[in-house]
Amino acid sequence: MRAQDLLLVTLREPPAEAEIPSHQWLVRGGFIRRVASGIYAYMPLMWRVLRKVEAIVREEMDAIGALELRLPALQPAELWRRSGRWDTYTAGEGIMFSLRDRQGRELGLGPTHEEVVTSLAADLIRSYRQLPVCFYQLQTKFRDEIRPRFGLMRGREFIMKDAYSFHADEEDLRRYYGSMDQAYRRVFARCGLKVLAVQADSGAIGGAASQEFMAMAEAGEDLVLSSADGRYAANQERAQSLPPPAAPLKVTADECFATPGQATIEAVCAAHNLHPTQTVKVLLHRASFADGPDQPVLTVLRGDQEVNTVKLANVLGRLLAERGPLLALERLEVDTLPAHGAQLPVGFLGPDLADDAVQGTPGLVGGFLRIVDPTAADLAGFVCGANAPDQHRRAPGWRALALSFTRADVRSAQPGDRCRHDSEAVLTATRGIEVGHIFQLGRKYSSALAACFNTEGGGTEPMWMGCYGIGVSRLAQAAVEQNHDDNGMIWPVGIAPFEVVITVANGEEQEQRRLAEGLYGELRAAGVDVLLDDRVERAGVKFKDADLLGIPWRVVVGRNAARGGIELKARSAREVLDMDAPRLLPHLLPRLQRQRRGSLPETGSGVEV
RNA sequence: CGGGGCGUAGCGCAGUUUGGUAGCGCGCUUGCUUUGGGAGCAAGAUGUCGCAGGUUCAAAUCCUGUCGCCCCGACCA
Repeated sequence: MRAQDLLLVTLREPPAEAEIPSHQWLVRGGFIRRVASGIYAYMPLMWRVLRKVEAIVREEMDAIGALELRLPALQPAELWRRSGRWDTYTAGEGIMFSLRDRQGRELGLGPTHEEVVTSLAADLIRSYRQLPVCFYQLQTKFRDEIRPRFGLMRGREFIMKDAYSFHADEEDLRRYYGSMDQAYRRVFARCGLKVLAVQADSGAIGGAASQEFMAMAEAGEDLVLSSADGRYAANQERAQSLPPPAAPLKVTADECFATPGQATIEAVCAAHNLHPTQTVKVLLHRASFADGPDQPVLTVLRGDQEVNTVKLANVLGRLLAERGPLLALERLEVDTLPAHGAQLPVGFLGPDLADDAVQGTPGLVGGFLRIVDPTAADLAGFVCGANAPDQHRRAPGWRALALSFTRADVRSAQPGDRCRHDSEAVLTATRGIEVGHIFQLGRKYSSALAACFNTEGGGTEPMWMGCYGIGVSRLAQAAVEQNHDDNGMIWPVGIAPFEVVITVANGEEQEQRRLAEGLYGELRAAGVDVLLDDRVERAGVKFKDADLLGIPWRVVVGRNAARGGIELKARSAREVLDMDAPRLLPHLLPRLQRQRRGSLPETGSGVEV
């Protein structure tokens, strides 16, 4: 490709719309253009990158026997009603774009494809002899995100590789999940990404085990907690840890005491010489389900702990499974709730807050579902709110409250917490960009959509399923987030828009032009992805653009051209290597071949599993 | 959804407080000179000031509505 023909439009200043480096550089380099919030055009340079990522993904998926197909983005609501996800995905905070066609039929734009693929599998697969099978596709996904952000990082339309596997038993699902894990590691290595595999919450997809692949970066939206020994890493949504030990509190009598204006744990502790671990806090939530009115929820944690709403939502979904899927979980606006005709004593609530405290609130029916985290449940004596303004209570234990609670881990693990696998090890926090996620789904979808097969023994059973995603467009931007400097992007060779750029320093010099054209032909003949910068621009402009675009190798044909001399420079390095033109190929080719593998080790070629 | 900010030339911005009919830098076009890290000089082109109403002799500026974009938050008890 010649730069003359590339319609290269680069910007000198960072665009106002972009916050993080990768977004700024992609816009400045002319890789992407915003069309609407969270919706981007992939310009020719970006499209080259995306096609390279897709090619790597294809090779690795094909290598583990997955079958590529293409499923529709436009999907009938009926299919989603059968899996029970239409309401969760369209109502409330739902992320599915939905519409009606001219006949009034409801349709959705696919945010994911479990329903479609499972119904196809149900049609096609009759016998255990056909299993296992894995389908995958590279496709545009649509998600009506609450807040699209950071360019391609969280878009409303984006490219995703999704794969779905079907198995006769759980053992085979586990085996295939393992080979998918390995395939993912190879994909990310070949793309030149530094990725950490972490335990993850399954979220709205559901299922048992799940693992996320995090590209480590400051701009990441996820918090990862990991131990230095490499034995534990998890998304904070999912992470478990040992809480700090509580300071013992001896409570001899069950009594209330005055805490005027002390509506926070901090204030109570300061005024009465207490430690936050000697107190408990009470949180009120409203849980909305597909069936029936909203459920009030009262959650108790030790005073120094934070609630993890993902864990809490999972617990509620399990405890109230008969109410249908959990649509929303939000904090109750306590200030507006009536309590016995007056307002609730905010800041002075106790675990034994009466069931009728929130009655009369629109949409809320029934008494509290009371949940207590082990950090609070294990306290012998503690201080809590007395359910009266400016009053707290010393409680000599849970028996004094005479109420039953469901005990469940709903606390958020924090950096600095000790690890469960080794109480000497401590969790540290890093930020990550979720570029891949693999799930063992189990039989949730196959049961709902009657995707069954005949077993060897003659019975009929729902298939075991796994699903596996890679955010292709997000991955490409994450690569920039991990690889850039003050002058622009530094693409890993495996996914760079071009591997080499030949910069003609002065296009009016015949020797330079002739030599550059010769090298251009040689490199192309050798299978190198090369850009010839033959534009009528000054050398400085071309150097700046080459750096901005992040092409990993730069060959300069300039002042030494007359005697056949050129320069070679790696985008990531400072040094410039002078050499004679004929030496370029023998020098560069072996290096390129190595770099095309990314960080994939020489031995572990992408075939065996 | 709540809070904050912003829409003025292709890009980045000033001008809005105090109303007087639109400007700067970069980019773009033409010419000359220059030619290894975003060149210099000269001459030029480019705007329904997001949109729609209203107030006024007069609106980018004031008022009302509306659309769009960005950021923060969805916490504490």
